[in-house]
Amino acid sequence: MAVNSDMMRGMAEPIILKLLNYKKMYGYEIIKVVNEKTNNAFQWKEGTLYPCLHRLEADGLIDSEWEIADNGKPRKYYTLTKKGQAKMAAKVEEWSHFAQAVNNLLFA
Amino acid sequence: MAVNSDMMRGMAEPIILKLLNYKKMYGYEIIKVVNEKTNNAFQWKEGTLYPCLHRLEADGLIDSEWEIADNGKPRKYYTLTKKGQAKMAAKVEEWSHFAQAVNNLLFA
DNA sequence: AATTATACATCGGCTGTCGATGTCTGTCAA
DNA sequence: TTGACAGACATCGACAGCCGATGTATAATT
Repeated sequence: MAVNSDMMRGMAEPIILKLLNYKKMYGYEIIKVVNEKTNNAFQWKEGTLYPCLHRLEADGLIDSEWEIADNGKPRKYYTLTKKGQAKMAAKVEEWSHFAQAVNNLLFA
Repeated sequence: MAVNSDMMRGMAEPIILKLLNYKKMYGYEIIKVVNEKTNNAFQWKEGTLYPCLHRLEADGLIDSEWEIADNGKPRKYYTLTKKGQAKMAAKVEEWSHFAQAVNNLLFA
């Protein structure tokens, strides 16, 4: 049931921003949550996620801070910035328009 | 209201196949129809469409034939093959799964 | 002692889209 | 009649995000 990766293009950003809007999360956790919530329709890998997180941070859309978890592992937690919130809203809106357009074409 | 081109990735194929499922069309016509039907949320250009049509034909998903239109201009009309019909159905199904997954994440 | 899971990271290759550019023909206004 | 525009085809290089492979380190499990 894995979805063609071409369709994924550009979706990592809005999805990450949306998840971080609820609570702070660390990278490895985001991967697990996304794959789980989509029933593995999405199969995110580190090579996809980490570069994206770094881009978002460089753009000032998210902030990061290191924490030591109960299991002793260091985790880099990400939080949404004000700028990131605005971007998230815009991206979700953009998805709505996009999906609407595609549905019009595919189910006319 | 143009949608970010990243999201477009991989959507040209299913959309073209779907349109050709209704009737044969020529390239320039497809561009106009798609842009019109999406209210310019999609803004397809020749550089996007023609290579895609050539890929689809090379893969045996569509056939082509030249015709001279009333206005004297030669047009290359495309039709869906049997193989293309199956691919179209699969792609539409894939879009449904994909959109479902994204909606689960963005509107949870 | 070896394997697995957690958790971070980078990098090259792939591939679809975009913008620019090109060609040819018919139409229509100046 | 000349020029501009629209219709209609096409190609090509640049760009950028995703994937797979690879790497490091530690804790827990077998």
